[in-house]
Amino acid sequence: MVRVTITQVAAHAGVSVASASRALNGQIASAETVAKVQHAAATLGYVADATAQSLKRGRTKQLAYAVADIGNPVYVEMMSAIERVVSASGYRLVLSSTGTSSSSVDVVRDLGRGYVDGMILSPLRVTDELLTALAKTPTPVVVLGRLPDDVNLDTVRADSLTAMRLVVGHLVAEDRRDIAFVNGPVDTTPGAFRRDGFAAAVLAHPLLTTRSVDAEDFTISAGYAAARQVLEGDRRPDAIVAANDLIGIGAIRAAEDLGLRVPHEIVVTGIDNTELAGVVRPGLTSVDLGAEERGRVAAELLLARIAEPSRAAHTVTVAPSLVVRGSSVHRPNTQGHASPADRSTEATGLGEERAAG
Amino acid sequence: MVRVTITQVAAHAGVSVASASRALNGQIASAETVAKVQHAAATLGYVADATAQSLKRGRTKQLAYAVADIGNPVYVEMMSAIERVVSASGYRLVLSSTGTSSSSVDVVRDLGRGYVDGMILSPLRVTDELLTALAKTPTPVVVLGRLPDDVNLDTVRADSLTAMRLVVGHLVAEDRRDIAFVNGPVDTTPGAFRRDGFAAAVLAHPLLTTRSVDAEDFTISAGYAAARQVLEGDRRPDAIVAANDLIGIGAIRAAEDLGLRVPHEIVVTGIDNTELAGVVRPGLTSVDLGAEERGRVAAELLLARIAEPSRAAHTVTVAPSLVVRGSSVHRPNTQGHASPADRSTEATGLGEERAAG
DNA sequence: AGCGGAACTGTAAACGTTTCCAACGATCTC
DNA sequence: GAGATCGTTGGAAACGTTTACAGTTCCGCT
Repeated sequence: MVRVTITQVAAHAGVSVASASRALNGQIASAETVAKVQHAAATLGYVADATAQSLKRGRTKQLAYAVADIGNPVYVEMMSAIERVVSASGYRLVLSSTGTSSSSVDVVRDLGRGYVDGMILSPLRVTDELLTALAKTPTPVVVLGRLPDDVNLDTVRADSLTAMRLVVGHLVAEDRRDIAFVNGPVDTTPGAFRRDGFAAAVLAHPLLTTRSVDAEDFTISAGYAAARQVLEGDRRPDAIVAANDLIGIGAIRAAEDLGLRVPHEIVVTGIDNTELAGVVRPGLTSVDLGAEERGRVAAELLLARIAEPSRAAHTVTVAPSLVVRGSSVHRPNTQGHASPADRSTEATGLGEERAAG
Repeated sequence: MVRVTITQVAAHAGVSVASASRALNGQIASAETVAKVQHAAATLGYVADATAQSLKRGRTKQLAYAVADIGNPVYVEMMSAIERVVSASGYRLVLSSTGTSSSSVDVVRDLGRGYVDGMILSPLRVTDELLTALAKTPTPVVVLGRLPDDVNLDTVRADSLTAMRLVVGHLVAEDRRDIAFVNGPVDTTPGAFRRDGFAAAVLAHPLLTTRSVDAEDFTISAGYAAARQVLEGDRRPDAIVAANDLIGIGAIRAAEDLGLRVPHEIVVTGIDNTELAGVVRPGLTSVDLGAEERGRVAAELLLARIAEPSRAAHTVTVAPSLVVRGSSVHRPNTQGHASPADRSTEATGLGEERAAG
């Protein structure tokens, strides 16, 4: 079972390799040739070598998805959406973890090696170095996340400001007046924009008291530590807004461990609306930033750019939506809208309500 | 910023392409040549084309991970472990979802195209067709999961029997006598082996009453439906053993919705010890099948086989361990061992105790 | 009958790299 | 000083494919 080449197929069919190639690729060829070649290919078990095709054709039919932290379910969700689009278009997806050894700059540099036709990059930090590397590479790149305004690249981003407005508005409607924002590291892109979004959202509500604390990173344990610190302080807030679901879950745990009932004594919200938010008890109210849609759109943008490299750069912003669950609703039957229980999902029996962004 | 080839580097350095190639690859070359070539490469910004190298060298430095359902966190965990090993060895990882369009047979056939040097396959169903395809392919494949005994392939598997013994033993120690097993589809590999494992484990405890029901698939919603059916039956069990964590979580939800307190009226256990198990309340007692280790070992086996294709096939079985959480422990302070709370993890404040397999 | 063109085919040149092989000068050995 | 040896080099052939180009055949048309 060694490699069978097109030369052998051609010989077996009694035609030239050129004709064999044309016959196999649906190029112009007589019906007789096609038949002979296809028969030869079938009997010999011929499959075209992908590497040789890539070299000759100048494209690999591979796309890369580069992400720092595949441990976060939200990136898995994106990856899943990307994979669907990509493989439906006949591309393969290669996974480039930027977390392990190489930084995302290295990953972009690696693009020069030409093993992929394009890349979807989800950088945790956007440095100048990364931007110059991105400007230099001839390979199409779509960035997931916010970029400086003067950068001319295809981008898909979430709307942190609206997300925060949804959360803060919801908490105010729930009669919360003292909100603690537990952010992730503020030197990351999501950290920075969620901070700004929160600050802006709060401005609309002059009576609010707020404060911020940054967790070490976007994980449950870091969220637990940061939230605990907030909750043990002298003036306890009546709401915690977490910068993502993992931190939010950490916050719920912290509250529990301090004997505080959620949502009675303190309400908690998350961001990302990961599967975890629906699985935790009480369910974590969360803003869905449209991870699935962002992944899908990013993949579509990339494919479109590959098809037409000179097209103008697009920036797509995906609208967030608020998913209300038990962690933020103290008085379930006194709200303006229907009780969450009315729309319980059949699967989990979990009450949740979605508000458009 | 067009592609700069080794020919240009050679010209710029005033040497032949052969010498340039040797200088760049650390082959035998004079110090002077190396200096000239490296300088030329640096000034021109040369990066070797991966495709051409692959074609010439006969290996792509890419490995594939093929999995049906990337939605299940346990496969993500494996993928993460695989990615670490693979990228540390200078390989790229390409993700082949067998769920979307192609079956795992197609994926194996695709190997013939030679775009990867090897593959880690995690098939949900092992058919004869798949086995013959595996036997035919010259590309190294490591299978995650159980195979028939006469198949001579590198394999990494979990120990379902021991896993089930751990669970059943634990439940018996908790004075449970009527156990319902909520399995996934029994025509899948995990489904079949967990069924057999459960049956065998139960034999050791003659006084047990047991029954089985198969969920539609290994998801929360399917688990919810199947568990609900069991719990609404005329004779209610005092324990539910779920075939994985997702089904287990579904079972907890079902119990909740029926007003049954977990673990007081019914205890529930899962399998896989995914992150979800630790995040849910009450924490889901689960058997850790060593997903991380299985992924890592599979990657190592694959690399070893690539390095030495003629080596004997290895089968590695990873030992499971029981992680006890709140969902199965009704009387936390009357157990033989320490109270779970004694070993609470700092992050979640969640009590859990691990027993070796 | 001659001619233009359509339809098809084969030869050979690419794609960018690695590597075999022969050739070279310099050094060493007897 | 002749030959062997060593270290280094460049030409050219690969790897397996696609494709430009030129050639062939055949057909219909005038």
